[in-house]
Amino acid sequence: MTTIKDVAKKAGVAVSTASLAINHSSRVSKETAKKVLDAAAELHYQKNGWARDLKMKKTQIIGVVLHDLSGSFYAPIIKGIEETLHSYGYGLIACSTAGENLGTAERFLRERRVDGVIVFSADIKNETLFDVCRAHFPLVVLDREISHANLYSVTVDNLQGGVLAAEHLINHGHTSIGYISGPSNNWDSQLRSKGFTECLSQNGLSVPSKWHIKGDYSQRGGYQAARLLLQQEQLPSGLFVSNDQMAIGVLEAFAEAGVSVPDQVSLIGFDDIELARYIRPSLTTVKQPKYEMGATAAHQIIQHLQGSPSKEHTMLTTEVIQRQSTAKLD
Amino acid sequence: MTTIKDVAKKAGVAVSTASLAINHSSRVSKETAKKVLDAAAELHYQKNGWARDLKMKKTQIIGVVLHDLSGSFYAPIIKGIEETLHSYGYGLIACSTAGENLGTAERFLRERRVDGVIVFSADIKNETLFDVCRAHFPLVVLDREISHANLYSVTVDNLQGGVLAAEHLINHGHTSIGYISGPSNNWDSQLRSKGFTECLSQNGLSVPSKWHIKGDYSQRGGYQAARLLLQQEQLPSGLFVSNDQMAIGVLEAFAEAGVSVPDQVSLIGFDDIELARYIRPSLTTVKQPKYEMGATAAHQIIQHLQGSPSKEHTMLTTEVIQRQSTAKLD
DNA sequence: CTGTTAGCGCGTTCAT
DNA sequence: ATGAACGCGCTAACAG
Repeated sequence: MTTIKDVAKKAGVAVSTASLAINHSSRVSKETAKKVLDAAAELHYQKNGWARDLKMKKTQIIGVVLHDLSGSFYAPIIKGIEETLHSYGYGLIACSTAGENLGTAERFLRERRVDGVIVFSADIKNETLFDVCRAHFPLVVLDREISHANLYSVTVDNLQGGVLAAEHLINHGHTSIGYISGPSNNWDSQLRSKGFTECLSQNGLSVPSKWHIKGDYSQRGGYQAARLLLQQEQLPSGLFVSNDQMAIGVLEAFAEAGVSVPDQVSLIGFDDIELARYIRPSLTTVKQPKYEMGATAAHQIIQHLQGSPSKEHTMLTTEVIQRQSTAKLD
Repeated sequence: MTTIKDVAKKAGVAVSTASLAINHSSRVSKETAKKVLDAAAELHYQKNGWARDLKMKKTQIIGVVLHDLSGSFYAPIIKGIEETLHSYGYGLIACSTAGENLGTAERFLRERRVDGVIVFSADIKNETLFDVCRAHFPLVVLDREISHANLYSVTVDNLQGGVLAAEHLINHGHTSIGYISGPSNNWDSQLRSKGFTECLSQNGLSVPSKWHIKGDYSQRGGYQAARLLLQQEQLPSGLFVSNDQMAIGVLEAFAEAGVSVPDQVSLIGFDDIELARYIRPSLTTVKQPKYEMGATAAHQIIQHLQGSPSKEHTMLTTEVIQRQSTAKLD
């Protein structure tokens, strides 16, 4: 390991001078600077980030903790975070919590390797968050309602999303309505349910229990839920599936069973993942503003870092993206 | 910022004792350990990773530099890397080079914030790689042929992949063959072309220039290339599109023009991205072993770190995944 | 079992 | 314009 000491020696100057030269300070003469830079190049000198960070107490890097680095759902969120951070001169590094592997993520949160962290993973418990958040170390949590000092949160109005799904089916003339819900211990899922069923009942409608199946947010779960639905004597004409991943499984099961979407049943999903556009029939869905979520989170981190106050909680709205999988009932 | 010093003072012990206690050394008595841990909890003490790394000269973390953190193409690769690293007790952090934003990536490479780096991004130039690779800092480059001390590479046999694509079309009875190639300055793309055209000519076939369109590996580029193809009087019966992203664009353009796949033209792509299974018609394609690429890269890094030698270059093979977009010509 | 001391590599006073 | 000395927070050698 060649250090700045070696460079200084080779250039025949003091360490401090070498440091100044390498960091392009104007306080050093052109000639000495050149000498130092040449020596550095010759010795293949590379700064030691650890030492630098320790001294400077900042990195200009924000950490992002995701459940799954490779999930397509996260893509637009990351993009939103990245572009925003970049515009402020910050970089981003990401790690995942998949596979019970909390090690790296917790080290991010606890050991202050970055200037702040954005968390989007249910694997990190609230207590952990409370435990690690400190002054001068901003934390933004996505998709979770939580309140604490130095802790910001960005959520999506899942309740309103559920309402939109119900309204969409109602406006398309559907009165026999089915529902494949998400995991009941899931916060998002509960709110989507609440919005959906309440809006239905305000319109004098409800989901009969034979048409209400519980799913697990996975594609496979959606497939299985649809199989259950298909065993009923009759199918609803409108169906809300509480996330797109499951909706894709439902579409598969329906295709296998020869049930035509949207002719026999109109299907509306939730999330608007990338696949929703490409699957056939393409999927009508309640869109989460993913890019915006990322951008908002990044803004909050930066504002905190720059000492300007910012709202502790931000809630974003959803909208329906009409595609092929829903149609008017005549 | 509360440091280990504060904890030691509060617990009434020396800093070193506090350190031992916090790191669960057996060399410290139960009582003192409890005193220290209690003090730490009370003061909300969190280790400072920067200082620790500086001292330990290692992090047990591997960095991954990707062109695009949110590209679905990378998903299985990351998974392969992650699972392998995890099995060795290493963690992973990732950053991207998208948007001309090399800052973070270069800092990873230069400033030794991690124990080793896996690079999968054409944005990082060879010279940079040569410049930053040093002893005890293993670098693995994916999808690039490169040779240097402390530098490992993992590639996919694109040449063979091109051959497979040609063979597939030939075996399905196609003799009028079109080709939408990738960017000509791209190394992968060149090899795919070479394998494809050479195999064709060995079978007495070739791609007439009217049916050879150059694309740019983007979906939009594929769409445009297909429009160009559609302007010809006649369409080939078999078409090789040199990546799936473009193939999806081609499928769109064909669907718009009422050209049926595979009845009128058989289409084979390259990569086997996730979407290939879901799009309709589903896409026959030459699969890159992405998970394996990631796993191999991770193994090489770890082996180097553990002092065991390993092959400097590994080349993986491709295979054809038959789906709906190609059919036998009768 | 515990305290003292040293130093990791860097950036930054404060002198000269 | 340049150099000597210091300290960031931590771990590890060596004493006691």
